[in-house]
Amino acid sequence: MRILLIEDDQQLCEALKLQLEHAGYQVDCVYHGADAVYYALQPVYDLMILDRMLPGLDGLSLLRLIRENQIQTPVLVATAVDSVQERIAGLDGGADDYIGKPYDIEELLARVRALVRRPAAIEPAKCLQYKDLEYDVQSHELCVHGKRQQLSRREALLMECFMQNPEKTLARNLLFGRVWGPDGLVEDGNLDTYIYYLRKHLKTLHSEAGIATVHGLGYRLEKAL
Amino acid sequence: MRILLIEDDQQLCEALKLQLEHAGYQVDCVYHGADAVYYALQPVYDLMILDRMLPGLDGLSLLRLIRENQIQTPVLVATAVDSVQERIAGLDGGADDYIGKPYDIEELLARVRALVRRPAAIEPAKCLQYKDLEYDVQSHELCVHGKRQQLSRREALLMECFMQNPEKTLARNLLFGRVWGPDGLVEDGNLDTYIYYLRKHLKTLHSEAGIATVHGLGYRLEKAL
DNA sequence: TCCTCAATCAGTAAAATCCGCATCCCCTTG
DNA sequence: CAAGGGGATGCGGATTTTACTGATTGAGGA
Repeated sequence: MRILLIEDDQQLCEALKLQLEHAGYQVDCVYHGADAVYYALQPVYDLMILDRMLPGLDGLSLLRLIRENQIQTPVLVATAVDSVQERIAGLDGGADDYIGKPYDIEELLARVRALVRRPAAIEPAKCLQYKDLEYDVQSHELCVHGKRQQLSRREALLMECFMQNPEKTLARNLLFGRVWGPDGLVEDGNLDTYIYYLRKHLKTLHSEAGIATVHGLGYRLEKAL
Repeated sequence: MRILLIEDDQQLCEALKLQLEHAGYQVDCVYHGADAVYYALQPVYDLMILDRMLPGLDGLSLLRLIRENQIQTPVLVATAVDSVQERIAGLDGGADDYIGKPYDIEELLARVRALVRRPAAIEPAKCLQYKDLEYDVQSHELCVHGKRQQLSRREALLMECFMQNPEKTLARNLLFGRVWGPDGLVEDGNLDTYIYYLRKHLKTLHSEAGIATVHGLGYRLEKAL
């Protein structure tokens, strides 16, 4: 369990860190708004404890930023700014809990436990589909009727192009640019090789889908003959 | 959104119900411990608001009962019994939030919003499981068919990632971030070493589970060959 | 028919990973 | 405060996987 502690009072922060570490958590401390932004956007934490008053950046702005960047980590706002209005603003701003200073350390720990015991979903698997073919963008995995095939990096980049544009003719240049970058310095013929690899995989998996050649232009993902 | 309101003060309960309904929730009220048990065990609610003081049944006992019956609905305890000790007992008893009376109705609504906007909390997951493998997050202990293996700190952090996301491919840098922190200044290759350690442990324990390599991406916990 | 583009595939270069070892660091113990 | 031990780290050779090249064969279009 890894917790990010965002608190400008360095002394308090260290003390709190000790307490949390004693309770068995990994704790990272940051003291400034600028650092906070960087760390908070790392998708590695199970919980963030956020001070409302940060030099350089308002806590709520940071919270909003975090949520806008699809970081779903639970956030506990712990702060001296503690009117009912502020609590409401904090909770509606995306906080999962709000506790006013001064607080009892044991209560804080209890609230941390309550927040942390939910499942930590790391990321939803994005999956593209065409016919009987499924392709998981995250894990580079191709799947037909439960049979699976792991793709290498290049194969995966190429397959992603096709799955995002099924039944569309994709020019060789376009594909090449997407897989090897705009200034790829490898032989153009390499693309053929990877088309070949993908076709082999599709055949092995007995997929309905296949890659058709459009002579002089490029390729297209479509229903195989 | 359906909310169960458990509150012995009938007048307060009705008032609260009105407020919640005005905010767009479906609300069911119960006034007695006996009714509360029946309703709380229906797995149809998105949130329960629970008074600590119930005639016939203590709120915390009810909470325990709810959790023992695998009801994972978020619970907000709202009560006049409001010392730090009580809060801690409530939160550790399975509550997701705890607010003392008298409270501001707007704050209550804000806390309700915060609770319902995320997936339900679960029983404190003392033990994660996958196949024949059990992992105790607290004690860093791995267990297969009664055979035990104590993990070191780094091993434990790594194993926790896998057990929380079994059969998901986890990227190298994700794992690295969770084990060594976002700015870990150690050699990246260390991750290999710890994967190696975990594999050795899994083999020693003769577990069905194994860690597969996803070349160029990362690793995945899955059934061993 | 001739010419161009594509398909296939083997062989090699490069990269990522595995895995053991030596060292360092820190905590505990005597 | 020195010794011992476990864990953490860095290194590097062996191994596996992927990436790339180029030669050969096949298919289309003018």
